[in-house]
Amino acid sequence: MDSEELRNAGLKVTTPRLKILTLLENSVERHMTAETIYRLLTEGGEVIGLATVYRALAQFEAAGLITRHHFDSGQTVYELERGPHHDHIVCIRCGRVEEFYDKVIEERQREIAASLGFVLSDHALTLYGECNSPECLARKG
Amino acid sequence: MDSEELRNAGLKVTTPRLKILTLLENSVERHMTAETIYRLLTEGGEVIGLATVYRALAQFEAAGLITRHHFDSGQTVYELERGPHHDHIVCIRCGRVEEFYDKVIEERQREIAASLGFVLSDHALTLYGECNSPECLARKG
DNA sequence: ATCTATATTGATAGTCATTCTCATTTGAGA
DNA sequence: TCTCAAATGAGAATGACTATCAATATAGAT
Repeated sequence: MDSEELRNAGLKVTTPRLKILTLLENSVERHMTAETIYRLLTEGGEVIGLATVYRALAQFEAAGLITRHHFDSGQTVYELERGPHHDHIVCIRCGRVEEFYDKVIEERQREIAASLGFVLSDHALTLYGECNSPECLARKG
Repeated sequence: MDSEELRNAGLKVTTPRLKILTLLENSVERHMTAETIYRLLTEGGEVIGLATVYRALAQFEAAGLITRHHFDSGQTVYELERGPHHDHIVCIRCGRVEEFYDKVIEERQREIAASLGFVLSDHALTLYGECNSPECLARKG
């Protein structure tokens, strides 16, 4: 149950938070902007404020329930934290996002940070390219 | 001469563009925001518009003279393109930016993209951590 | 189940970075 | 030097996000 997740995260269980969390869990699209979440909810007949969406997402992130990414093409996107860490590859033509995990890269990052005297706390790796999927090719011939 | 660079890039040689390019080449800090560039120039007695700075930076980037980065902590930073490709590690406490290049990571990225059916065109890798330099420690003890 | 203190919400105004508009100026070739 | 498209600067406009604040809802005590 979603209420459990919120409680475990130390957050009060409220209607808007449940709506957002449920949406994130049931959406096919795993990477959404705050605006998209707001739009999907209101279009679905729910009443919620945009400010509430931003606030909830910030709290979810602080609680480790979701992760935020800054892809080059614009807004911040949020993603439900499930499963192990991974990075992203984004299609610059159709916007499709795929995930990947690479042990070698993860390891090298730690080594590089250490060799430069840094204590690594996080990293952001995003690849950009063209996926050339059927939908992608259709989009811009 | 900077005029050469602009001409070679296919850009008309204008006073504001020269000011910006010269500043980028002579600054110790290699990573600057548009706002910083604008401030440094006007504080130096130059007359230039903020919109012009943004426009020039966009053109420089399109011409390959500079590179833009979106670090997690806020604004877009621009960096003069000189020397070979590299990625960044940013101190989350004092903001210091170091550069690094890792052949292994570069290679793995190409392989990963290919294995997912993407034609890789670019990537953004930024590590975040604490550098614990003397200035860094002084900042927040 | 009810009450209370406090956290949360929604509407809206505000902020900040960036882009657009447009009248004026400037650079490069004729 | 002249001409004219391209570039500039000032300020308005946009878009994403945050702060404010009165009204409301939640968690725990009663």
